Amino acid sequence: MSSRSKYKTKQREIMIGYLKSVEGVHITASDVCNYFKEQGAAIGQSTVYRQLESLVDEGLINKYIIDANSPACFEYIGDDCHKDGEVCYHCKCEKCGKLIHLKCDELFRIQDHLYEEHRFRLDPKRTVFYGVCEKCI
Amino acid sequence: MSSRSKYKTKQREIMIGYLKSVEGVHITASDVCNYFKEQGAAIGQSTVYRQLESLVDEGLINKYIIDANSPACFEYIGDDCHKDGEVCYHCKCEKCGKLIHLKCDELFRIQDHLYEEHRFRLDPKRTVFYGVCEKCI
DNA sequence: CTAAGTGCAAAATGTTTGCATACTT
DNA sequence: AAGTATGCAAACATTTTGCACTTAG
Repeated sequence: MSSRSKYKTKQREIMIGYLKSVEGVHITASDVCNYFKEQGAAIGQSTVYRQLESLVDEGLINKYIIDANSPACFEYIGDDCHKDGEVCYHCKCEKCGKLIHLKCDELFRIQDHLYEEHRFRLDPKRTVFYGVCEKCI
Repeated sequence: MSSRSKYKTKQREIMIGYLKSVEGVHITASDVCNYFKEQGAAIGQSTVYRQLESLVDEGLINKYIIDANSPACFEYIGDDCHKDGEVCYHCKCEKCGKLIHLKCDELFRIQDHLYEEHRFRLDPKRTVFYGVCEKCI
């Protein structure tokens, strides 16, 4: 259910390069598969899914579940986000799709709260706040 | 894609009764099916899905999409209670997959905070906190 | 050499759909 | 009678898994 890559493989590098190159755009697993095909590079879809999961775990990309029956979307987060191990929270606008990065003490507090009161260790990398942004309200 | 029931059928009434009787609990489509089976009343799962969709449309129940491959959850809202999205929050364990439902003031506060400080209107229906639960830590 | 990643095909999952039948109004 | 809901089974789409093979360290 949770994994991180340890080896640097060709497939992984291509995927990261691709995701970076379309920063800000939402990519599905099959988009990635198609990209590989266009490149002439064959790749198993299981590899795509497994790498995407790792990348989410590593905090390099975010995963968005839009609807039960649409494929999940992935989006490159950027390196600045996790400089010196700093975490940041992400808010996703349901209307315009904008991704907002927040480094906010108040939000860090909920991490403590969830642990203190509910014994739940929050994973900020995986967690996305959905809602409506300033412009779209 | 969007529908409302026009007829009052036996199945519909049973479903509403059931959902009401477990107010506050999260129910999946298959929970509903099982309930019908226990009652000795057979029911097609398509009916369950169709009625659930209608009920969501009518605003009688809420639908929560937790994860791409977990079943959607439904919850009776009630005719009265509607303190602006004061629904409940969801924590999902990345290891065992357990879903935890929280109605917690501290968490409601982040909703205010996000709005006051960041002009972001959080949608608790869509937002899921990912992390590790008590047992799996 | 060992641990990890890959690719294929098959399975699993949750949900939707086509269609004949039955029920509501 | 007309319009709507039901139930079944089959179809769907996405994601996961088992296993033999390959590759990175």
